[in-house]
Amino acid sequence: MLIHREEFPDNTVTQAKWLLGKLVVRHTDAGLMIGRIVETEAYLHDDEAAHSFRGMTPRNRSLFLEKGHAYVYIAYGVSMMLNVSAGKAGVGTGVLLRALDPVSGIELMEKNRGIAKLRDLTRGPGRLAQAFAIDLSLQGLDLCRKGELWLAKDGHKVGKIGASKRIGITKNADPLLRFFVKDNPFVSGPGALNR
DNA sequence: AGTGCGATTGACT
DNA sequence: GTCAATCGCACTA
Repeated sequence: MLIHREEFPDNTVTQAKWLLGKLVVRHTDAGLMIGRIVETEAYLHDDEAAHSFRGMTPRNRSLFLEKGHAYVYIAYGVSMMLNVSAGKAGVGTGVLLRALDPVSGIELMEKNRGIAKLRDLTRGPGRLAQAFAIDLSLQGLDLCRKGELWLAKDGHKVGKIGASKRIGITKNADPLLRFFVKDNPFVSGPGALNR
């Protein structure tokens, strides 16, 4: 069921952990896809690694929206990244979704990715965005309303949560701001299996 | 107007 | 394990 905005934690780190186990629902003309979040990273408002660190720009403005909106950007000119904004309106902070456990619509994800290997469909931020047909047209979308893309919860129990340094960044790389569900095969990078 | 740099991925040794 | 492709965007002048 749909998640209301008041249910989102106010703190970005808390939200990054809280999003684990929640569902991403994507509705397109081609069909419905659902995935369970198993890996996230927190980007704080005073965080040198965050796109918002040097203030609002045309690219990062969605990060400054109230918690529960989509911030989409292109990494390395090729991969789409999906973030969930956090905190109050005007504060540039959010959570990057790094991996999903496919729940429904797997055939459509395979079509979008151009491959059929289940574990590679949504393991990694660029891959999950491609599988779910995430693009800049979803920029700033309210994820607390049913539409093309929204967030949902169910009765699922989340397993043990691990933490690590964030992946692929050089600035402010030390804090443990990456969170993942332990022993889930769809987690990218360190911690995917017993470690 | 020009430059440098990534919150990655996929191909290859 | 290593490494290059690739391009939008922020920054400098």
